[in-house]
Amino acid sequence: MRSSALDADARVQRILATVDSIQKGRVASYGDVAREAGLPRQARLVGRVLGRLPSGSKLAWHRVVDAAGRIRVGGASAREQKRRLEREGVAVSTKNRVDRAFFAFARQRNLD
DNA sequence: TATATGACGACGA
DNA sequence: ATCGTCGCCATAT
Repeated sequence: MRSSALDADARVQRILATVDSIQKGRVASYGDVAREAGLPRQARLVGRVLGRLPSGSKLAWHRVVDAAGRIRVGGASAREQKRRLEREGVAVSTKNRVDRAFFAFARQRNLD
């Protein structure tokens, strides 16, 4: 038995389910996905999981960008992600950036 | 047990 | 707005 509340596989499942919950035409940051999955502070784990997805995966991995709305993947995958996003109506700047208006789990700012 | 790594995030210059 | 640094944390070696 694992001593942790959630074993590695359970965390992966939660992350996949959360990414799958992002509506078409919206995006979410790695940190947002982690938080929604009940795994706060584990944005990097989300990135690791998405980076190891099997080739034929049906998951909408392209809907995940960094906290600034920027595409964090390199090479051909970056163009692929941009293409997929634009295809569903998400505007991506020439600098591979998505506006906050497209964020699914929009963060409310504390007006203190 | 210790050190390195990374599809991240927050900040300051 | 951009870039460098440092903080975070599960994994890998």
